Formats: sequence, structure tokens, C-alpha cells
Amino acid sequence: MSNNEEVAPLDFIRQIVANDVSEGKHQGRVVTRFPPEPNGFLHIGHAKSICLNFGVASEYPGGQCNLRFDDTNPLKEEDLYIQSIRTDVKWLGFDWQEHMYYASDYFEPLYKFAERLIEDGHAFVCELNVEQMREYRGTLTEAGKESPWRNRPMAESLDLLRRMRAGEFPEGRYTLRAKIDMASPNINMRDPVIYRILHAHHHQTAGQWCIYPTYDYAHCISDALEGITHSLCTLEFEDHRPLYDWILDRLSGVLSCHPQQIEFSRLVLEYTVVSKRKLNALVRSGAVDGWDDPRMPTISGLRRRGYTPSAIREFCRRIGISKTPNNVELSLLESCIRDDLEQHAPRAMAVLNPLKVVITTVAEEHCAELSAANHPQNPALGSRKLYWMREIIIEREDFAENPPKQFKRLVPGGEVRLRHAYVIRCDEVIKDPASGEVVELRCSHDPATLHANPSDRKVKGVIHWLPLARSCPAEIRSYETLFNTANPDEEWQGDDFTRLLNPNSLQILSASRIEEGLQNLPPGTIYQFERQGYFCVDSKYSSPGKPVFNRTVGLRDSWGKQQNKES
RNA sequence: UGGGCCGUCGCCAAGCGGUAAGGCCCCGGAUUUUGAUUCCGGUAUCCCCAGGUUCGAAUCCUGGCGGCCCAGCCA
Repeated sequence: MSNNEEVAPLDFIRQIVANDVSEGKHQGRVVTRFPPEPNGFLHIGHAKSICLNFGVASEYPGGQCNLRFDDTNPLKEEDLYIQSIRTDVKWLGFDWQEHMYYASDYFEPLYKFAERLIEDGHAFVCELNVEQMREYRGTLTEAGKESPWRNRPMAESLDLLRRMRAGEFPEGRYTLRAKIDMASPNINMRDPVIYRILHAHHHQTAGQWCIYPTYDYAHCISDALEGITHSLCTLEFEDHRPLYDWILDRLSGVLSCHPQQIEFSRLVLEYTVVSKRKLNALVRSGAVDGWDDPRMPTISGLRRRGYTPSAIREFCRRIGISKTPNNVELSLLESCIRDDLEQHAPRAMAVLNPLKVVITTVAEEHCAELSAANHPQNPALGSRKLYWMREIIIEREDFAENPPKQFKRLVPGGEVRLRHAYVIRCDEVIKDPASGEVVELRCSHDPATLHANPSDRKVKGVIHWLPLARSCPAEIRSYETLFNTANPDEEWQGDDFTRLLNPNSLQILSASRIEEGLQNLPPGTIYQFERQGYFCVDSKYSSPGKPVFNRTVGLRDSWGKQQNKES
């Protein structure tokens, strides 16, 4: 180990954990949990939490991270989401081993503890309805009023709770509330509801229960029952920590563990929304093609787009963990996937928008094999054959009759190199007489330039190409951001988000052509199409012989940037 | 004059009283059969502001200012 190796600084949570371990707190154990509610698909914000929780646990011998479904609201949850969450966490590269749990696993002990809270005078059954409870709660600046049921005899509350469980009452008739302080400046402490009646089928417990614990009540106890040492959550739960601690303190006689809740700031990514409600609205409205639409910031969307687990993990590492607002630019995410794919993606050529070129110096039936390396820096990725023929295609935008300054591609009378092949000169431009559109180029090639540069002149540009007869059609889907504003979350009002949508977020190029060897690739296969970007075989629309590629991300484009600046 | 939290480069983020790490972005330049990659070099005399303590403050104290979260029987 070299002594000049930089040691990455620990974030504030890892500092706390390291400190606790060195002090022997929790017998030196580190147990965390990732606790999603199964009411939607996981997104990039969850990835941050997953990387933190599983990451911290993995950094200690015997460290453990549980996957726990926080399933206390049967109205919003579905088994479908449980499956997708498991898939996504695994795909990201994390392993909960045998530690997969449900908050609903604890419904029985949770209920027992509730009876105990009543017995100890810490909870009561309330008859206020929703509107009344809101009135009694007070406001941010005024204290609340105590419920008239607050001091009902303990035996009566106990009886009522048992009958609530037995299903004797309709929804909303009664609630169980913690007896804390209606004058607390922290609204969460104003006698919060901890059980409500819900005559609903639960995806795990079916019809077993008709009363369900609330998040605040269930979460802390679930943590304690699992022996969690550090309960990591986002900043909006900071105000709930006093309640978390209050409940565990009342139950300290029966619970031997009191986890420490620590909050960090949630991720906000430019040009996206990261709220299940809003993602759901996008899906329902048909603005996107499902939760896994490649424009979605969901894990499944990123996967379909071509993002790799390691790129997402690297992104989470780079954004860090802190309590300051984590407003991250898209360029950071893009740089993570480029860094990964630059090393690992084999190269190939694709012509997105073809322009026919006839090489007049090549005979009609001529077909010569050329060899092209699959990666310029990594010979281990091997090489493939290319075919040199009379009729080829190039990218339309690689030819210009009236080139802008600094244009290094093909111009009338000018030369350019064809990648992995020869230098060609444009001798003639053929246009459609009616429209004036360039329909074909006639070029001659210099046979001395296959693996050598001409000694008498300098050829600056290199463009990609394909032999027309030995290329295949492909559909290429190119994406821009889903929203036309960097802060769609802020500008999102009510349910009208359509004005925020970028009309160009999906462009389908159906006249594109690819190397013939790319015709039958399995879904998810990633290539770099040289000079263009990284592309991935779509898992939904691609079929053998009819490939569909998603553009994961473009290559850095200093030329395009320069053009934009000048226009 | 409700409570909680946060303010270090355009965006993240180290820093924990000894004189501003790093990444992304950006700008130069070199190499290049991807205008990619790689490689060099540049970019905060200053840490929200104002006072104070100290030999010394982004770090401590006081007072301001700005931002975020909370009034679901959601999580």
C-alpha cells in the first residue's frame, strides 16, 4: 500500500458510524436497512439511499443491511412493486442475503405494544373525525387543543382498540393516538395517530387485519425489532425524530434496541422529477411509455436506457452525503456513464441519417475485407471485418456544400478519411433537380491511404461510414431530457405538467443503418457508435432482425458546442 | 417573537482554530484514423453578511440575512 494514496474523506454519517463502532456502541455492530414502501418503482433518489445503506454496512465486518418493505398502507401498495424493487436492488449490485422483511411481519408485536402503551397511559382511543382532528391540531403558530377523549379510562381505550381490531367499527370511527403534547411546537408530537381502521386487503397479510399502524409508529419499532443500529433517512423526517425516540423510550422495557435516526438530504436531479406521485402521473398520463421508459429517472428506466449499475453507484459516490440541498447537474450523471462505457463498450459504426456515396474508383463487384479494432485502447475486445465496396453511406451532416468555419468533414473537392478505411475526395455532388436536395456524392479514393497517411498533404477529418449492401436497417431512438426546464419539480403545479414537457424528448430515427454484425444482439447489449455516442439494444421494442437501439448518452461534443456558441 | 434544518467556486463536496482537497462543468494547449479517449495547464486572497474572541477563524461567540421542511387517520 502506497503512503501517498489519497484517502477519501468520510461523509458525516460514516463519521458517526465509525465513531460509534470505535466506541463499542451497539457492541460494535453495524446494521442498516433500506425501507421502501412498495407503492412505486425505485428511482435514482432511492439509488442514493441504497448505496448509502448497503454501502455503510459493507464497510464493516459483519455489517448487515436489511431490505424492509414499509407496507403499512395497503391502500397504496402492490405486490408488483415488491417484485420490481427486489429486481432493482439486486441489479444495482446489492445483496440483503436472508434479511428481507416486511413491516407487516411485525403487525402482531406492533399491536401488542400498542396495548401496552394504552396500559401505561401513553395512548388513547380517539373519536375525532378527520376534520375535527385537523381543527384540534392547531396551526404552526398556535397550540392545539386536547381531544375530549384524551383522558378516557385506560380500560375503555383498551376495549375499544380490541374491538377496532375485531372489525366492529367502520373506517374513520376511531383512531389510536399517542398521548404526548398538544402544545408542542413540533406538530408531529401533538398526539399523533398511530393506528387507523382500514377495511382493506393487504398484499401480505390479506384479510388478517382491519387496523393498520402508521409510519411513525411502525418504523421505529420495526427498526428496533431488527436490531438496526443506524436508521438513515432523508431530511424531511428530521421533525419525526423526536417521535421516533419518544415511542422507543416508552417501550424501552420491552425493546432492547434503540436505533439512532440520522437524516441526510435527498437527491434533486436537474431536468427530472423524483417523486413517486409525479412519476406516477407521467406514467398514467401516457407522457411516457411506462415506468421503464428510457427517459424516466427510475432504475428500470435507466437500465433500459443503457446505464450500468456501476455507473449509478459511481454517481452516488460522487454526489456525496450531506445535509445541504443535493441539487445535482445532469452532466455529472452523464459523465459517470461515459467513464464506464468508454472503457467497456465495443465500438461499431452506425449511420443515423444516411447519404449515399459512390466510390467511382472502386469496381462494381468489388468487395474487400478490412479489419477494424473493436476498441482503440483495449485490444482484448478484438476486431471485426468491414467491407470495402463501391456504394457506401455516410452521415448526412458529415457533408457540407457550404461548410462553416473549421469544418473538418467532407466538402466538394475536399478530402476526408473514412474511419478504418481510405481517404476519399468528393468529386461530384448530385442533387435532386426538383428539391435541390443532395442525394448522392461521387468520390474517388486514394488506395495508398489504408493504414497510412499521405505524405504530401494533411487530411484532417475522419468520418464514419457503412457499405450500403452490407449494412442493416435499424431504428434508433435518441433522447433529450423529458422536461424543458431544469427544475420541473418546482414548476410543477397541480396536475398540469404538460407545459413542462420537452416535445423533443424522444426522436425516432427509422432510416438508420448499422453494421451487419449488429443485427441480432440480445437486449441490453451496449455499443459505442463511433463519433456519436453509446447505444443499447432496447429490451421492449427490439426483435431479432429488427433491432431498436436507445441512445444512452452522446459522446462529448466540442464541435457541436462550438457551433452552438457561434449561432 | 411556532419548531426543525441548511448556507465553502456555475453544480456537488472536503475542511472539525494554524492560514481553501477533490469531482462535474468551463477555458487554454499537446497527442489522436472517433472534433471521443488520454495528457498537461488554468479557474474561490476567499468560505451568506456584520461585529467580537484569538498571535491566528471557513472553523469559536453574538447579531443579522437568505433558503428548505412540517398543520395526512401518506411514507
